[in-house]
Amino acid sequence: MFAIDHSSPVPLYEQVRTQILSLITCGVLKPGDRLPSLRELAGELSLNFNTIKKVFAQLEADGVIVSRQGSGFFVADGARENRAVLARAEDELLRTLERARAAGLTAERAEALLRTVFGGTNTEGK
Amino acid sequence: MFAIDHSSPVPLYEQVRTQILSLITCGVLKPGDRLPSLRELAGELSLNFNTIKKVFAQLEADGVIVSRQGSGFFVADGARENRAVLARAEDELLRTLERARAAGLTAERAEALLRTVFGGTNTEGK
Amino acid sequence: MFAIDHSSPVPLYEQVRTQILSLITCGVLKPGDRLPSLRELAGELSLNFNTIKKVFAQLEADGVIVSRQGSGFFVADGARENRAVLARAEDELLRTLERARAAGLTAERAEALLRTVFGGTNTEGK
Amino acid sequence: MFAIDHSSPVPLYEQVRTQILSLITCGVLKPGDRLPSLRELAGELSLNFNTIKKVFAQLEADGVIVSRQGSGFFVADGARENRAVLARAEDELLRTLERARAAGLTAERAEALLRTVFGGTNTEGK
DNA sequence: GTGGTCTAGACCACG
DNA sequence: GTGGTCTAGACCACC
Repeated sequence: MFAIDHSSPVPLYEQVRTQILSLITCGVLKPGDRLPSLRELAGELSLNFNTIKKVFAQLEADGVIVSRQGSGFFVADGARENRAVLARAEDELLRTLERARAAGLTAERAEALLRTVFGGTNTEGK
Repeated sequence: MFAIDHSSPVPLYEQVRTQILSLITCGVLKPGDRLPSLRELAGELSLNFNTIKKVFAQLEADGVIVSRQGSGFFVADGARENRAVLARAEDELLRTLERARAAGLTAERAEALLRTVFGGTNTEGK
Repeated sequence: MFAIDHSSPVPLYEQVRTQILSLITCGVLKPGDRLPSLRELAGELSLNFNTIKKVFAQLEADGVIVSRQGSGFFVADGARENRAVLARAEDELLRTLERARAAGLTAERAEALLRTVFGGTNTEGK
Repeated sequence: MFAIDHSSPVPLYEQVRTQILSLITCGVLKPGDRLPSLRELAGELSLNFNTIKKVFAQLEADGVIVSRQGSGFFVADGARENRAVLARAEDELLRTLERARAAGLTAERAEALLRTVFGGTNTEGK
């Protein structure tokens, strides 16, 4: 279900957060669905309880999930349509693109990377 | 000459490094040109001396600039063709793209952002 | 009859307890009246049996209701005059007010909110 | 500078957060000012590093302060005018007021509490 | 069982 | 020195 890379420079809690967000935006997790418990997920991923807690706390602050004392975390209503996280992600992408261009990245190479990430839906197929 | 963003998650030394490389790939700085002194640049950018020192040390390790004892740093021959940096920039872009996709970014929107950054010069010539 | 908010930071048992007390202080439930059974109420509110059990246990400890083995819970004599709960509610209000003031809430705005909740019946008669 | 109550039901990080917010809204801490370092504050208050870290992380998420790697935390521009935290505080106050009223709190008593928190600026003095 | 708070201490990256 | 991440484990409140 999750692929955690301990040798990556990306913080573990970022990796988990990204993958949970992905499951929600892809529709695998739907509003109202219950997420695995903190301790459960921590055990499965061999991560610390607090690391998972941090992930869930951030997702809750973003309004993507809600906690219910004693029963668990649940996907929030309208989680998929949540614009706050998308807006932040776009902003970050923009700044990264600008830095990459400054470093000498060409438009062609950038598009190639984009296709890598977004799968086979390339611009030539249309 | 430089735009430093203190609130960015990108390390200051990375921002400076990227922008110096940009000046080289754009041809503003040519092989043999002398770069400003460490203290000069640190003063202009209101950054710590050690931060600039780190930048120059990395650029020298990458073979992009060379130091000459007592006279300063100079752009190395063949600096424009150096690809070490580009690889790192691409890696960062990839990770950011993955996070943005997880947050719900569509391929279309991503392309739009890409065109924004790289100007109207899209690969189809339109 | 009851409005339960799962996303509230207020414990579910507190919400139920508060609303039962409200019904008593408002006179809807009078001394001697029988309350719904534990399982009945738990079913109606879609809450856990234990949650309701805890509510009734506290209300009984506060002297607001009394249990009669085999026949259920009944509103106690003099329940309306019981002040144990009020004290707790006031304490919570105080802490919330302090936090709101720290966040920049002005006295005027606080009064406006107060009037919103308590209707137009302001102390000055206006 | 800070008064921490270990026996209070209010989480320590909430107490610290409230008091820092208070210092900002009162103008003691102004935009651009540097806050004490995490370890410094933790030492002064005899609290754990992580507890303070949590406080600062929340304040940063709220846009009230910004972190600069290696140099510390600083009060953000426009921190005093930040509406997100105020809006959240007002919302919480409203819900607490409603619950208090349901528990039997009178308007007069509520106003008395309000005056307690907001000091001598009572409604009769004007 | 669930989430929530707090401590203690190690280790890394940045300035 | 600074902030940032992660682990380990204790203890509490809620359902």
